[in-house]
Amino acid sequence: MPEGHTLHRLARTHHRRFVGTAVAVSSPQGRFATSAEIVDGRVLERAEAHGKHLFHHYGPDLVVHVHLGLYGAFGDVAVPVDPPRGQVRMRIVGATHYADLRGPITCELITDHEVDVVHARLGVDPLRADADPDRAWTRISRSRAPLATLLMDQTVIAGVGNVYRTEMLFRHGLDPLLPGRALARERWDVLWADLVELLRDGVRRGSIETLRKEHDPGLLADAGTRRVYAYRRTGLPCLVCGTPIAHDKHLARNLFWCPTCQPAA
DNA sequence: TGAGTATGTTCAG
DNA sequence: TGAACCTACTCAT
Repeated sequence: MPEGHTLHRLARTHHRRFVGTAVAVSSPQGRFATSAEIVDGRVLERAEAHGKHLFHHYGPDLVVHVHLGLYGAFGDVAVPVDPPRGQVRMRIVGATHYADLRGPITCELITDHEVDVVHARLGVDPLRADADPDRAWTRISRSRAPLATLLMDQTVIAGVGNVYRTEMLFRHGLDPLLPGRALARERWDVLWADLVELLRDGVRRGSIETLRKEHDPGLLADAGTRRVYAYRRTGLPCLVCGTPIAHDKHLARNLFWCPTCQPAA
């Protein structure tokens, strides 16, 4: 379930598992084989995430750049290693654990400059210490585009995907089609603070759970395993007001909202 | 066995 | 705007 929290959690895990020791890197599937040979046996110096991008720094101009796309995933298993199952693009083996990477949209060896280019293209990441919310506000407050578009625009805010977008808009009672420039500054400040908190919580849990405490108890019976308000709950009663959750396509992505809790202005 | 689905991104038309 | 792509899993036939 790769949104920003997933990548930051991976960076943290990989730091713990692999940083500071020599790792064995391979590509059982073959598509990353040439690059894997170059970093194989080197010491991983740093693991870092920006939005949905993950970087493994092995030294000057030796950075593995990973983007999971829609269904990429990393494993985290204790040694000894098993034979690879399925399509394993990259395998990293450390002293105690190994990680298999499957189905990424990107897995490539790049230079420090190319890393800079990726960083420069991305917007502020609420999970990074250097995040400056004013940069995102500048874009949003000047834009005619709807909030549904802006929140998922990786050049505005890096790391928010469809689940966080859906749930943020719900939690703040915002119409997904409200233009960015119609959002009051005070509401943005609250939204940003909540986003930081929600993403941090996602990193801790390893999953996205967005229900406020007061809505949690009834959830067990009602919302199934997914602890969210609107995402993929089309037609089910809103956990707050009972109105059926609405669904539409917005820029080729699924959009879910409660017409009562998130009324059009 | 095959269809359908997915939290993402890029490219062609 | 739609298709393509990377993969695994669920459900129907």
